[in-house]
Amino acid sequence: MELQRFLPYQLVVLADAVSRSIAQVYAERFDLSRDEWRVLAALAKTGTMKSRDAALYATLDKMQVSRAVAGLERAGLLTRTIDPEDRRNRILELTASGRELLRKLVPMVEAREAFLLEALAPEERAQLQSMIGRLTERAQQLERHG
Amino acid sequence: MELQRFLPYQLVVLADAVSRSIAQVYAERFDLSRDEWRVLAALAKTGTMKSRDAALYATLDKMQVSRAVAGLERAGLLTRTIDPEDRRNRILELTASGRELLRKLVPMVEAREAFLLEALAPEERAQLQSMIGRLTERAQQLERHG
DNA sequence: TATTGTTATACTCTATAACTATA
DNA sequence: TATAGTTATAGAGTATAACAATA
Repeated sequence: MELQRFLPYQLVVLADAVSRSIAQVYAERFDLSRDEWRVLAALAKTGTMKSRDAALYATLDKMQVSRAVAGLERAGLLTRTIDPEDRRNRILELTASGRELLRKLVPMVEAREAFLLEALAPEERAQLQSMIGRLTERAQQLERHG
Repeated sequence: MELQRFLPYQLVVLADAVSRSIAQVYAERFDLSRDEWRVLAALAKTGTMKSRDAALYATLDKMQVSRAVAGLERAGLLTRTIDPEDRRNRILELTASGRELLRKLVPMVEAREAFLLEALAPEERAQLQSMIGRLTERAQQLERHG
């Protein structure tokens, strides 16, 4: 057993370092928790989404979304309204201030992602995407079968 | 901004799934915390190491090592003695029971790693290693420069 | 009965720093 | 003064489950 060559360890060390470097932007500069940032990012494309879909899209559970949404609503970054078609659902929608925050934040995190990707040749980026997808699939299989 | 295509997000989702699948072994079956498992794994090769080196080798800080070592000592898995050459250091050493635990645990986590690696062709494994190394280096650069 | 979302609780982790001892 | 390690503390995050509203 050599910890340094153990893939799960290497992945965690990498993901932790990458996470911290992204958190420097959303946490330190914009005072968001990781889950709040993920919910905002989930909303970035369309500006609106049901809570349940935000959970699926951002790999969060319903409790994490509920708390993140409460924080984002308090900060005036989104609104939460009851879905008239199924009153159990909540429809989340970015406010002008939420969109404005994303306009500032997104380029900053994308610049960090671009800096990371400079470590890879273009064809390597596609290979990495593909490998991450396959590995994630298998890790989830392992998790499920205990 | 598309969260699903954002490399930091993909890496965290992958590392979390992989971590949980490995934790099922060391936490559920052997009642170890993540940091305890890392310290044990650091000791796996030689059986002995200074606390400070364990921290460097396992990417933990001195406080995490101190707590993990206290737990492992309580469980009888290692001993902690003062280094006669520099009495500030602690020398960690696996007990027979610690070695025995690793003899059972290591093949189980390695089997899980092998299952993950089946998702990749042999040449992809080498490419992934190389990419992880380069990305980790750059992520640490980002972290340091805020 | 099942699903969506909220709230409560206890537990664990984390970050920071103060502190001891040794050098 | 600097380093290795320990302890204290508060804050954040996590997991579980109970709960309310709706379907």
